[in-house]
Amino acid sequence: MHLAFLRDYHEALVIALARTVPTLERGTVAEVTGLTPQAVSKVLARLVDEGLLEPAGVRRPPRGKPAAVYRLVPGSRWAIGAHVSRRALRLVLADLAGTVHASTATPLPADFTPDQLLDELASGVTTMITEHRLAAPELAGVGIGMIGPLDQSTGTVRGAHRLRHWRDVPLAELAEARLGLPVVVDKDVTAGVTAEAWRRGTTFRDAALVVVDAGVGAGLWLGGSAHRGSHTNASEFGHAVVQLDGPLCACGRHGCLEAVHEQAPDPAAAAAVLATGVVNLLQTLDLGHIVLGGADLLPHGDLYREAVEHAVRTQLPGADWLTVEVSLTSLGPDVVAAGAAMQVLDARYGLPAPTRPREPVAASR
Amino acid sequence: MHLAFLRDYHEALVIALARTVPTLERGTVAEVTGLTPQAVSKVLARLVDEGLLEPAGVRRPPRGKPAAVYRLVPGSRWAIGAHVSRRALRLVLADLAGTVHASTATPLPADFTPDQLLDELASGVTTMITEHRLAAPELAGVGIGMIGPLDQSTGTVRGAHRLRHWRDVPLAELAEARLGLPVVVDKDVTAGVTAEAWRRGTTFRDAALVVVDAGVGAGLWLGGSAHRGSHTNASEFGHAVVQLDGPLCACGRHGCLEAVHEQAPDPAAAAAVLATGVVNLLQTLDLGHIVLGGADLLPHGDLYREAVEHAVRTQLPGADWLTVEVSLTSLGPDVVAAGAAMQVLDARYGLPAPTRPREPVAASR
DNA sequence: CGACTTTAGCAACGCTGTTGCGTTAATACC
DNA sequence: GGTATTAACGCAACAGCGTTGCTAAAGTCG
Repeated sequence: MHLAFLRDYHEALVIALARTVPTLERGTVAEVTGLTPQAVSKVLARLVDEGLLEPAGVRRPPRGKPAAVYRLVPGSRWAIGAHVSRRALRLVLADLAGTVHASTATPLPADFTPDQLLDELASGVTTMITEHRLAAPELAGVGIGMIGPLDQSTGTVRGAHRLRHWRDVPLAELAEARLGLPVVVDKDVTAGVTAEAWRRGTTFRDAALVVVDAGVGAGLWLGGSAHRGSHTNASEFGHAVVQLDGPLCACGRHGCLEAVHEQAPDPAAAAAVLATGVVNLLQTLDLGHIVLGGADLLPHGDLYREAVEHAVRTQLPGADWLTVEVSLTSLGPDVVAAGAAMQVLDARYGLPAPTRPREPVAASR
Repeated sequence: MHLAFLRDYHEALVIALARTVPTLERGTVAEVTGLTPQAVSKVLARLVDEGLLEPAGVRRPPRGKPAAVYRLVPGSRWAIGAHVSRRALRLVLADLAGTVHASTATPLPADFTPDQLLDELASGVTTMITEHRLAAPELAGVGIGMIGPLDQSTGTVRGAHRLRHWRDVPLAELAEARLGLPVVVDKDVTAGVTAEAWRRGTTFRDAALVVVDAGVGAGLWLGGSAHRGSHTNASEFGHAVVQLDGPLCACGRHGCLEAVHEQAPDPAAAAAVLATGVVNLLQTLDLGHIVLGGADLLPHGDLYREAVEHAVRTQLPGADWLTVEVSLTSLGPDVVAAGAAMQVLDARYGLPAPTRPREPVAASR
């Protein structure tokens, strides 16, 4: 970890702040980051130089010299996000502020192959690039939110559920070669929760995006970053058992949340089941935010939201201090694709993680 | 975040490494940390100066100049850990390597008050200090693993379960005043998982310590640090519902893991219930390690371990790559107290977290 | 117009890790 | 036994980060 880490870290800190507040100035940034105003001046100058920030006039205090005001230039950087579901490919164009500027959806062939996906992806991305006149430096890359299981660190799909042609496919590598752009791959729901986090800022520290879309999953955002687990296999929340002697699930267990939810007689009952699952999640993880989404949930969005809110009020014991904010995703069907795009931006302009020690080397003798 | 952050971070990195390998030398540290050998020399010199490391001879390579070898001085720093349960106070003395050097247990009065606990704590700590001749600089402080709910950041107990005299007690503050030492307070199971993490090193990235002790809880270690949630209320894993129409639990819900576990006809059935709960946790969080502990589990330790291992093999779908290591805690009944001690050491000698932005200030106008 | 307040910015500085290069202590070769 | 080779060490100069000290600028207030 060099000195450059400090520089990048502080730049990322300012960018993160600029995403969540309309305008910035030296004094407030210094207060929030703990840096001295002088250091903030240098950081702001560097960011203006890179085109990420721009001056936005001055604020005139009751007395004293006017303060220089800055704001983010959302259009200075872009990323394209893709959501690969079993039925369709959805593409969005997102800017540095996390705003979605374009969104397309194209159907995919049943049981599509990697090549079929790459063809569709390449044509969609090319169209988007030409339509919006994106050039290399502003376009940070392409993110893909994909059906798991997969290995996020290498971008390899281990074997997407119910897709036969996807055993150990190095998707990130293939897409990079095809598109000539940096590509990151992640599980759909994990990408989705990144979109929520990127847009909401630092108050969104521990949260889940609960998705119902031909299955139930929960993308997790814990301690201020995406939680993927030891094998990028976290978020299989739908396969937690809520009824020990319940109906057989496709996964082989009995009474998985997903199976019980699916067999509920009506949407209200289904919502109640899901709500209980959400309270389980809260008991285990103590989240501050629950965001709901997914193609099979949003049509009954308010019903689900109210069921979860009700369960949180009645099933979570005691505690006025145990506040949980329940909401529907503001990005609708674009969450996953938008989140994939924001993961690209996050990798480049988000808070860098300090180097952690690698596998300890065996003791020398 | 100053330059001092880098210094502390790299020192902590080396200490963390020194905990997990018997000996260190410049070259290997450089490789693991990514620093240049020259920088490592400076770090090692500082640590030797502080007494945390000591030279341990030389390694003679096949050819060339012998390499200087260093090792941790475990006895250079100490911390005392306390485990407050409903029945007893357990104290341990732990060194920098995470080794427990002394352990005592004293019963606590039924429904004890804060004052009663502080009396017992003060006398126990004083005894331990005099018996082991600990002085201020080596003794880093006292950690307390406590029944929740509580607020870890301020060390305030919000209202310990089934203890009537514990509403909004600033335990850390009171204990600091009483003992004249730094005090950190955390939930029992979260402290416990810290002990496991501190002893196992960096391969222990995503894990849970599942505890059965008059209730079921799971201390979580996610992404290399303790997961406490938005209100220090994570780990209430025992109150996740596994049987929607199950027996009424003390918490008011039906079919909580804890209630179903408790009503199991025999230990084997109880272990099977817990095992299913553990698989739920794995599905949701994708952990690499499950550690089992607690006064009501360890008497049937192997039974529980085998039940969990069996459930992991049979209920977790597919996947040779989805490896989970299941084990019993090597610290036995001392886990929580030892973990509390290690949280003190971790606060002082563990990896510091970079400053995160505070609550964004409202936009200036 | 001068005192005061608030913000901005130049310049020197301290401390971090890095780079360059010479030194040291061992083995291998002739 | 002398010389080359190897591997590790360490001094000294350096680059770049944020900090400190101080001066300047641009307003309001009396």
